[in-house]
Amino acid sequence: MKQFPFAKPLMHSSNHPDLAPFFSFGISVDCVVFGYDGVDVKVLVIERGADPYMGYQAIPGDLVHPQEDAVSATQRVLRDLTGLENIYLEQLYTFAGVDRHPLGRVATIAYFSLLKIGDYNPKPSSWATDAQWMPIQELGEMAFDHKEIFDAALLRLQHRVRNQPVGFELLPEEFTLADLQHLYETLLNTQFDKANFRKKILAMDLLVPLDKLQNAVRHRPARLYQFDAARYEELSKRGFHFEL
Amino acid sequence: MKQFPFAKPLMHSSNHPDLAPFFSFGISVDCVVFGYDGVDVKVLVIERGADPYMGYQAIPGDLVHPQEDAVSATQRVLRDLTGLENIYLEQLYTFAGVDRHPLGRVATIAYFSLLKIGDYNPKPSSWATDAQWMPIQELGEMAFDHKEIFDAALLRLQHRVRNQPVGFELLPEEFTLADLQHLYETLLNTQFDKANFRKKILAMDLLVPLDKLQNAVRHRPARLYQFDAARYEELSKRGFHFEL
DNA sequence: GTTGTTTTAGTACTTTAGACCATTACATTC
DNA sequence: GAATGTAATGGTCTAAAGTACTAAAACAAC
Repeated sequence: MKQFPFAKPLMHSSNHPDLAPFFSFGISVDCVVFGYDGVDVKVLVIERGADPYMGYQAIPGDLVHPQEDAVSATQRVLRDLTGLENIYLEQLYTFAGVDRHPLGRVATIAYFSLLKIGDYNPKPSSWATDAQWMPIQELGEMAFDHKEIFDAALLRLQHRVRNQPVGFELLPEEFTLADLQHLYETLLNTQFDKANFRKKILAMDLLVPLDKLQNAVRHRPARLYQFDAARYEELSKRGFHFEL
Repeated sequence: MKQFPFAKPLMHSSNHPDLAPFFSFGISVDCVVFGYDGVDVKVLVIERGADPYMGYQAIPGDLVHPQEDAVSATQRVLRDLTGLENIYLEQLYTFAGVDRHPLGRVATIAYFSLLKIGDYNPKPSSWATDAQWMPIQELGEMAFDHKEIFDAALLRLQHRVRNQPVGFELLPEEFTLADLQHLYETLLNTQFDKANFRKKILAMDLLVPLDKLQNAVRHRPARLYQFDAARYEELSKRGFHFEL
């Protein structure tokens, strides 16, 4: 009963022809990149220049190199695509269907990433020329199973943003409470009472009020705040749990 | 700048020698199987019979076959290991470090699974002879990065059990409220007030009280209940959210 | 009948969420 | 300098939920 090759004595695959067929997979990473421009939540998509799915929108990604781990591969893709490093990155789900890719057997590890859209460098590499920000409502059909991946990413983000202070990753360093509230409202597709939202957020003691105000607005300028990541770490250790 | 082979025109990997090195990965699945015997939360571990990590405990798993998707592979492992089908299964995380396995480059898709320990068939296949239930506190070192996988699975389970009614997957079909409470208490390492726990659970209207009582107890027998999965589906559609 | 535990039905207190209101502050525009 | 528009601030009130605790009735086993 030769059902579990992997549980049996091990040698390197290259010395073990029986195992060769098991080492024929490609692994890719795909990363759903979210941004927020003050009005819409957007996602970074590329347009495919070749078949299959020529002209379709796709989530940026690439094959993982043989000597590269998955997170590094994703960071590489993100760096080449956006010019940015050290942005929020979270593993989402691995899609490993048999026929999901015509190139061969490719399992993709999907990630999603949050970045400050203002930091985005539109042309850090030749590859990114056809990358563009799309409002998430306007996404249509996508290449491969990328729509499915996007849907999973959005669901995850909506959940994550309620339970961890990751919304700030999408805002500029300095933002007003109205900015924050509007982000949450568009992302979660709900409405919050302004006064209650203020109270709740400020009560968490995660924001440092700056001695700065909005400018170039034609009404009383709102105060600018900054997220205090160190403070959050502190509070987390003491059992604090971010909610809503 | 040939950095993104995958974004370029596609042909099958077997006709494209440049891509061959990218199709050299093995993919495995590993599944953390949880059970509950009325006292302890346990996990099903196998003892490795060969190097590396001979004698160490490991999480059951296997290489994914070239024509098999990951969920099917996991179900196959579980069937061979436990004799069971249709048990709760959730993808956990994919571990894709470069050197996590001496056999070659293997990425593992980790799952976790919940089953009614009484349904477990101890010897459905030759492979499972050295499988055993271990209380989760007694796990020591494990093979490969399996301890890390287990830790992630436990954290996920503790989270999942609070937000979705999956605890019932670990209990027999018919159980008492005290059984349920004790499961939650051991799993989450907390204590609940008995009266309040009853009220909260019953108020959800997810349990059907049976006309049956415990037997073979030397005190007043408790009523048996059954989880109503269909009812949960119903309520979920209407926006109900299980909590605690 | 005694024992041990479940079941059931409470009470009381505290906390949180949610809806709502009113006043003051202040840059811009007229 | 007044009007305008929105932010900031500090509330109130109510409903709902969580927490802690009490007490009595039910019932199998001994």
